[in-house]
Amino acid sequence: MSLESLRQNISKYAQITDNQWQDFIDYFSLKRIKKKDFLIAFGQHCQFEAYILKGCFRSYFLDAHGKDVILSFAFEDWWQGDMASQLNHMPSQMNIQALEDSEVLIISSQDKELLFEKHPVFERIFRLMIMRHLVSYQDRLYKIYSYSAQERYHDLLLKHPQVLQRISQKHIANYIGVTPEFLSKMRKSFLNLH
Amino acid sequence: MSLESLRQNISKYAQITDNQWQDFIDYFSLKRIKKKDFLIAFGQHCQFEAYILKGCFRSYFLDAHGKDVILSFAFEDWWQGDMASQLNHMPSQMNIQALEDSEVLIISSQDKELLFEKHPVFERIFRLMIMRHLVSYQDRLYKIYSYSAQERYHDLLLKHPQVLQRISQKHIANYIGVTPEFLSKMRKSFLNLH
DNA sequence: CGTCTATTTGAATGTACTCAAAAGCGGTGG
DNA sequence: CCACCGCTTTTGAGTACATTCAAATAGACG
Repeated sequence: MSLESLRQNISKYAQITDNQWQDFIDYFSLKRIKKKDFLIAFGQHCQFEAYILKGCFRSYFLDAHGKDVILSFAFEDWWQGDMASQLNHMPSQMNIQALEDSEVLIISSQDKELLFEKHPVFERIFRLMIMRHLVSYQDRLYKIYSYSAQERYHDLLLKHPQVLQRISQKHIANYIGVTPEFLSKMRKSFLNLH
Repeated sequence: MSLESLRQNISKYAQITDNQWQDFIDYFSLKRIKKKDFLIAFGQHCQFEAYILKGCFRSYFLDAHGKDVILSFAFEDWWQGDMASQLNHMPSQMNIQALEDSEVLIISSQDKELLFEKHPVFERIFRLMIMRHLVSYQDRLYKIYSYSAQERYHDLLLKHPQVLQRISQKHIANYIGVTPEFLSKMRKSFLNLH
């Protein structure tokens, strides 16, 4: 991924001029994150949006018993950030961890506000991006309610084949909402049938 | 609820002038919806955002077996709309049904665009509103994964006591992701313990 | 008052979990 | 380069939470 892919990414939502693009990328800085390190960690007060150039991440909460609850995976050309933290100006309740050595472009929430003031078109772009994220959460919720564990697993593999290549079964199991043991058994019984 | 409550609702996100407010409400129209009728129905091509003055709604999908999957309830001073439909300019996959005789203020997606062009501050307001919705979906997802059915039920009653007064158990059961039969049994065993 | 829907109750069932142990795999250091 | 350690994945047995189906009861509405 490159700056050019970022430009294409945001241009899906609104046309921007070269001048606006220049102002846009001037606010971004590159950050490298090693595998297992955190882009955002629980309790931190770092508010920003990140565009993934290389690598992948998982964002998750910790539940009352200290277990992970994975909200999402993110790969190249996706965005990650802690909306709740940005909205409420609170320390993050969320962890975002690199699952591979990764590179991201970061814009702070403050700079984002400056950018929106200068070029309102970017407020539009981010509004539409957030809408897309919201729709994908609705879809996720719908599937948790109406799909069986088997169906959720196959849906994930169908829509995001790279997940199988790059994410451990433990994390996939967590994402679809089953134990690693049960995912293993599902995979076995699926193989026996095919 | 009144126009004044709508003004307060949006003023939480950004300051607006009297002039901007006037332009804003000029785009809205009042719509009355009888109990069990639909604000949005599957397959319709009506794209808008609705602010609830009076009454309540449930938004839901139909799954492969024709069963409801309730995504949200909405009461006075809340917003409802079909983001997926607005974003993709597609017929709605979602149903939004009035659970009481209701009144809403509606702005069409087209008028919303005109409004944003005239006063970019409203693009900001809607961006922040959508962020709040997104955060609430993240919260919902987190709880589906980490709370037991009992905990989800009590969390709902604690956060939204009016739900118990105004929504049938059948719909509450659907929302928290259990069968009506099981919710009935949970309630009984809870009473026996207290 | 009668009809239709919502809620309750019970019995049998199923899906997914817990716990425990073995097997596999990957990274690190000697 | 290989041996070891820690983590992931597999496997099995027993269990729990929630479901399905069926039937009875209660409640809402015309």
